[in-house]
Amino acid sequence: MTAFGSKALHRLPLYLRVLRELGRDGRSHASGSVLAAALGLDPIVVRKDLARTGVRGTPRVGFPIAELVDALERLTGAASEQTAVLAGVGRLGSALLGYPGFRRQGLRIVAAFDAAPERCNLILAGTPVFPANSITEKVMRLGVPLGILTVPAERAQRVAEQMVAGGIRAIWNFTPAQLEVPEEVIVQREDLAVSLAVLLHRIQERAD
Amino acid sequence: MTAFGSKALHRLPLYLRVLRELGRDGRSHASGSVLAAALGLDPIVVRKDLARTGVRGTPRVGFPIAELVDALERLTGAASEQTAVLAGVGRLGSALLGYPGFRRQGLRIVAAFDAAPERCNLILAGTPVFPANSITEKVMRLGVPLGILTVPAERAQRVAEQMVAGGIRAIWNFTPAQLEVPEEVIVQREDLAVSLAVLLHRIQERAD
DNA sequence: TAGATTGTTAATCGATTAACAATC
DNA sequence: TAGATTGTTAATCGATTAACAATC
Repeated sequence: MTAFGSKALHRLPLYLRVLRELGRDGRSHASGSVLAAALGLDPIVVRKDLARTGVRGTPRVGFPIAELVDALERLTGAASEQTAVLAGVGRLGSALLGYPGFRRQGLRIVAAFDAAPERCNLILAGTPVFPANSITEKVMRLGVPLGILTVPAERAQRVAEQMVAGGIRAIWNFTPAQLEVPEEVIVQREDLAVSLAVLLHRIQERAD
Repeated sequence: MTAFGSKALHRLPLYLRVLRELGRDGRSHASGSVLAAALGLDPIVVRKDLARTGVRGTPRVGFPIAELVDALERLTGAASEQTAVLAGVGRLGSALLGYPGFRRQGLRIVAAFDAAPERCNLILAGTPVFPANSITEKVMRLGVPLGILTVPAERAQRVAEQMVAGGIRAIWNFTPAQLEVPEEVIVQREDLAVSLAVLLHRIQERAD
């Protein structure tokens, strides 16, 4: 039950997805090599990751799927329901509101916000949209730990501050803005320009 | 001019953004520590990364911004125009079509595709939408190297195969599907469920 | 028993961090 | 000259890979 490194942590949700599938097929156990093959990973890596979940496998049989799924759901946060708010109901924001994967991951977006009056008081994908100036109050009253930021870059810092003022504990930042928040607030960037740069670099490299 | 590791590669676009800003402010040189402070990074890391671009700095002065920008644009692929097609014009797909950051990164989405007839023959954010069955032919004729995949998960594999048949060299996969493609095709996942899992894990960890 | 798979220990590799010399 | 910043070399750390023993 050691801490997982960043790379290992990224693999856990992948194991979870494959294991759930295998479980639905009625299988009770899965070996590390089966998982590795399904995900195109090195079997040794998989075994090491699985070992660190604390679940014990049995030789010749593999790991108990149900136990692994439990452990992985705990480790990836999918076990406990979590709530979030989303600020900025533009194209990306509404795409995220309608994304079914969040629910499966145990996330419920309980409120959205937008600066444009014509977007407020709507209900998008089941989530009510409120005016931007009510962020702090709503975050505080609902005790929401996570804020999703899909506003224009130039508004990002101000909206982040409103969330922080409401007591938010983590911000998922989809804007290119560099946020300045108190140290105890977790910020995770999801910067498509960065991902694209990495991808273009890989294409270039391959071309040589 | 050594190869960059995965983590270093993710930092390059961040340097590029800050350096462009400093350049717009009229400054000609920037020190590693200024960059580090702006991005909340360790100065040693920044200096090491910058050194590997091949650009030489001068003590007491810093690095020449223009040269660094050039080098970083080359390394991140922002220097050369690149084209792409996008399959699946749902919420996420149209959000990506309208994302201005891609242009800045040198990417032009020249065609989009969708299975729904009512979405075809539209022009979204300047990009024409064609029927899904024309993917292979269009990719081949336009010689497009990059395919962006924003279709439903259950269609992902088939659409990927259509792109591969057209000679695509890289696929940016926004679906949770595990794609099986020839080895020479680069696949980059952009899986929000994975990112969310990582974030929830970090929140849990911090709570202890 | 034989064979496959787990679990563990050691070796390798790469990245990060630290220390210090070089230089404008 | 003095001081700040780059550049380089060494030390540390962590993750990956390999080898092998344990076990069902």
